[in-house]
Amino acid sequence: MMARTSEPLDPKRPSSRKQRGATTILDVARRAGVSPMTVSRVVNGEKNVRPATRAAVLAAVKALNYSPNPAARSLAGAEAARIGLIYSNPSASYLSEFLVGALDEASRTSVQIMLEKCEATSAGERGAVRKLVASGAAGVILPPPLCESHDVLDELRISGLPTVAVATGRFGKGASCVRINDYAASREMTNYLFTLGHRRIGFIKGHPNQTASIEREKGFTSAFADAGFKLDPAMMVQGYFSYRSGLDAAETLLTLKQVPTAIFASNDDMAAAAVSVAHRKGLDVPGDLSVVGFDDTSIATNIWPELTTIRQPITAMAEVALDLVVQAIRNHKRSGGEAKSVDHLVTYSLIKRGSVASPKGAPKPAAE
Amino acid sequence: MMARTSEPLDPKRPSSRKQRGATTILDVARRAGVSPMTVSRVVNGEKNVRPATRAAVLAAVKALNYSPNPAARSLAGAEAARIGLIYSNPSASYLSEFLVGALDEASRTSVQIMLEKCEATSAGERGAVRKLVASGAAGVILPPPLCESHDVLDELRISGLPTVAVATGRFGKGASCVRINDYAASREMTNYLFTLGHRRIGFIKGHPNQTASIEREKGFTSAFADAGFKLDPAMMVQGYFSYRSGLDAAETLLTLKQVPTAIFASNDDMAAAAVSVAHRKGLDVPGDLSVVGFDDTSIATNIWPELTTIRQPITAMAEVALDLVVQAIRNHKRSGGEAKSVDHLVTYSLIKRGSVASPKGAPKPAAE
DNA sequence: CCACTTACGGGTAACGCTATCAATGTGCCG
DNA sequence: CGGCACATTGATAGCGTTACCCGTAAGTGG
Repeated sequence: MMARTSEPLDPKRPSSRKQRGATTILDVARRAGVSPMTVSRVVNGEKNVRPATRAAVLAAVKALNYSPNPAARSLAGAEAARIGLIYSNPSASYLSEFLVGALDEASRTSVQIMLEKCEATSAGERGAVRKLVASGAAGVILPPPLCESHDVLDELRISGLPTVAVATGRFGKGASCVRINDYAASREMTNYLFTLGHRRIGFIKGHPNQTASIEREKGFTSAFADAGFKLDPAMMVQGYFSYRSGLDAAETLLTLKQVPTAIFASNDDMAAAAVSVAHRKGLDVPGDLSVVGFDDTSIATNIWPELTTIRQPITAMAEVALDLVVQAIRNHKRSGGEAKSVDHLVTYSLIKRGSVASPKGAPKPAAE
Repeated sequence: MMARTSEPLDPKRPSSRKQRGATTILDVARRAGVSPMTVSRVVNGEKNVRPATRAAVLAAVKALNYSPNPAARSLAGAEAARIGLIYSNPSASYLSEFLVGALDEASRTSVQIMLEKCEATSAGERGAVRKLVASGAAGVILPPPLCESHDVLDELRISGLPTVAVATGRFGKGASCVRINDYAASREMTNYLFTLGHRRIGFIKGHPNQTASIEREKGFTSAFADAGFKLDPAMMVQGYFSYRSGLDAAETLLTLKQVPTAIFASNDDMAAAAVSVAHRKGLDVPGDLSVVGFDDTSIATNIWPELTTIRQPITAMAEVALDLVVQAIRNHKRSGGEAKSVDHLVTYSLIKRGSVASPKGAPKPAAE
């Protein structure tokens, strides 16, 4: 082989890379006559720095108009800020709004979101969590219905990742959550139907193992109890949040000897199914039957008549959730200790649309 | 002074800093049997990499679920690409799938996505683009229906940003696009109805100023022409892609003296409306009337019977779109010259579900 | 005045990636 | 068949910051 000088040029010449004009921590350090480390300490508000030194550094910072490079900072280990988002049911409208919120907040706080879809099996759910952990997630947010999954929550607890569940009723369990007050919303809807004169109201329950279902049912029954109206047990039928289950439930309700004047479904899909069944039976909505839903998903406005329903501010909830995880991650890192989970309630709203009217032959609704 | 070993321990042991589980470019490189540099090249879509090598790297990336650390990337000098995503119509299911695709690809290539919702007015659309430009977007992707908007496209041309439109039929205009072949898909669907024995097929057109509408209509009529069947002009009615417009259109079709045996709606919402009208008129679907849609949005499976329809791989299309913008941005930067726009076709599929059957009294469908 | 803790500040090595350039391999021309 | 252009890949050196580990100076008790 011939002579080779694999000497990497003159090591003194630092002029290899491009020059970005930004002032660095090194510039500040030189000007203040200290080491970069000390500057870092001052900038980050750590304590063990003599006031005089601190002042000198601060002066230099100001003079040079220095501001730390966030990329370098996060690279150096300050905060990783990659958070995972697991979803299972591509429940279209919900997921979309949720993503919009999460993304928006993510770009604002410059955290990276990692999406992970998972099958609704135990193995699938646990696998998704592990995959996220392996990818370096520092926290996780869970939209429904995963936020109710034992497998997911359990696996997350094992991994010790800060977790925020959205729209679950189940609070505690080591995860924070962001939700509306399903119970109160359901009561309010029921009372609204009361004020219109409805007394025979059919209720289609949600999936029995989701907490929100239970809350919504409780709100409904307690409204009856508090108003002193009698609630016929035959008016409560089981549903599972799917359109299909809504068809069956509505069929049951509308073939009773004494049919209801209104149907309150635990979500919009089932409410839409109820409208469809009513139409097939020749009933006018809302003339012969009022129908209300819950969630204000897109189907609520994609059918006719449009559904009166409860709106959850999904986008805002996702933003809050993301915010909470980021905070949790920060605490987790500094203190290392157990993060205490929080329960964040956001406000819902009752959206009045065309699927509701006073029952036929009823007295004019009482003024509110 | 006493003995001091300021030797930094065993230099082989890299175990000093914290362990973030994240997989790094080094892991990928090792697994693929190449250098980190090559991985970087592949991930960033540079050209001078042999296809075999590229494939190996891609496989490793997938296997390890690798996603680049944006902090490190931007620190190393490549400024993080920020790309804008403007949407107007929160058409739930579509947007959701679209976002999933875009986000997924975004985390893979570690570009930042900036969401921007806009009103459907000229000012709103132009404002959204300007806002994105002001925020430092380096490129834009447009889901429908914005990809058809003159205002948006015009404003983008002015700003000179690389743009990729998804699911538009309008190609050229300085923007690249990703789409399916609406014309061919529509023909295929029509021919499918032919094979089942349908000859009297009602067609509900889409919004007249969207290119996809026109393509779909052309596919329908040309299938008739090629098969040599006569197409009754009364069978073609105007719709506007909304559920509401579908109700009116279906009403028109089903009150003709000679009703169709099948209805082909230009999208699922209108097809769902047709099913609803049929039910209200006491017609069985698919016994008395077959109904097919287009797009395979969530409503297709949220009604009963579920709709036979054309599925667009929305998620994949979003991924491709993002990829194209990123490449365009890179070219834009390197060459500075005009990026030539590309027309990327992806494959659709005909999804057969329960809303279709042979017409009553028709001969058994010909074997395919 | 000595042993011993504590406050302060510095040196060094990553963090994960890409720019740059050197070192191969490949093909074509004279 | 030398050699030169070009395609492909690897090695090295940072990007700006903080974590970790040690010195040194200053305070403390006996």
